[in-house]
Amino acid sequence: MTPDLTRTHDLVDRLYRLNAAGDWADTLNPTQRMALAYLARANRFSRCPSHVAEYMALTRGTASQTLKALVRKKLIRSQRSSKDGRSISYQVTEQGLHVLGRVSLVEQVMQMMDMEFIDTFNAQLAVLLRQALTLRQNKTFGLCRSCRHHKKTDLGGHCGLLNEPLHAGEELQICQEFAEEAPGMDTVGD
Amino acid sequence: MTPDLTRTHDLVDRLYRLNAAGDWADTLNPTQRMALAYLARANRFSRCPSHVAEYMALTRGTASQTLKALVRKKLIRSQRSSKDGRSISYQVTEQGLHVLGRVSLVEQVMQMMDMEFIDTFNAQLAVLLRQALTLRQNKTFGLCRSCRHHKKTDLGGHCGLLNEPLHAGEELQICQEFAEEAPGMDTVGD
DNA sequence: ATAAAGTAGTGTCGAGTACATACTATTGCA
DNA sequence: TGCAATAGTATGTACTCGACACTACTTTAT
Repeated sequence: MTPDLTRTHDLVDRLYRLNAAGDWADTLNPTQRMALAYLARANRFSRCPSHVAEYMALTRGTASQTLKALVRKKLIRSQRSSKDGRSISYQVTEQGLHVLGRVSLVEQVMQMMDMEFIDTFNAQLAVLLRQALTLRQNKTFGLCRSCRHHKKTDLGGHCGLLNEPLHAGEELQICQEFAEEAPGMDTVGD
Repeated sequence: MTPDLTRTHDLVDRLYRLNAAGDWADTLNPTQRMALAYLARANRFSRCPSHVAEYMALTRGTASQTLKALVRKKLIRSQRSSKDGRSISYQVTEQGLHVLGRVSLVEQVMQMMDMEFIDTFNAQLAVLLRQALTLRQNKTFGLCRSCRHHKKTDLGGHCGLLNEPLHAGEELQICQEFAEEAPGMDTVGD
């Protein structure tokens, strides 16, 4: 393996771990914090344990346990689906939103960078993540707005796949069903 | 928090986790694999539990346990220091080197990129990591060769800090005592 | 020199967590 | 109706954390 590629791997690992080491505040762990953050940004079709598992590359069992831990801590609430008797959806509570207010180390560091750096770096990360997701045959997730099934209407929009109207603001949330507008775009949902 | 900065955090998390999810092969876990990889690249002054803990942003207890697990799996060997009765150093075994041969997901993805992308991306990651390490007041680690204390001699080199001669090849290993040549450089050890 | 105080390196322990696996319940389709 | 696929969960093993304990070295004060 070329040293440069190993170096990328090493740098990503170190940056993640350094960032995650600061996550143990507030009686949360890095996994729980990320799951909470995901739920806060996901639309109502994308807040089930299996979606969290897919997004975070966890097993469904771990996702299930993680969400139960968040419920115990009163940071999210569960709600059974009326349409599918197997399905459970979660929503973030006020307390949960409050915990998410904390500024992470990565965010602190990015604040020091100029706009151009941020843009190009995010774009590069997105390219790599997209390739990795494709290799592993994972779903990409992405914003409703830039999805193939999104149709703009007078009131917020409409999802052509689920055939559901969208409420105001929902087009800016993450959807688990996200599909690219045109094949071959190099973004990850945004 | 600006969405762009949160997005960076999210992308780093997802890339790490996707990569780490593939690490559970070979009866190793992501932490153990990274510790093993570190030991394989660290010089003989930098292979103690506390150094692993610092490099990986783990607690010392976890580093201790992780190394013991690697010893049980016969991927590393321990050796007490003759100079310091408290200190223990580890070295990677043949089996350990063999396990490290596996190509990670990140490495696979980076292989698809051109040289320029790899260089600039690594450089950007290094800038961010360096800032993060500074903020957390962690050591930066880095290659002996580009260290302030490194002195080139006829045979391999010499470390001015530890006042020890260096064997051939050691100047390309990671040192826990690494200090930048001139303050303000934007690399992380190389 | 010797003792006392402080620091550093490592290890141990209990609680909570991540994995793999196996299981139940529900759904959708032939 | 029957049967495979899907959603979620329980369990056992191994692991990570924080807190604490222990030993070895270093510094400072007798």
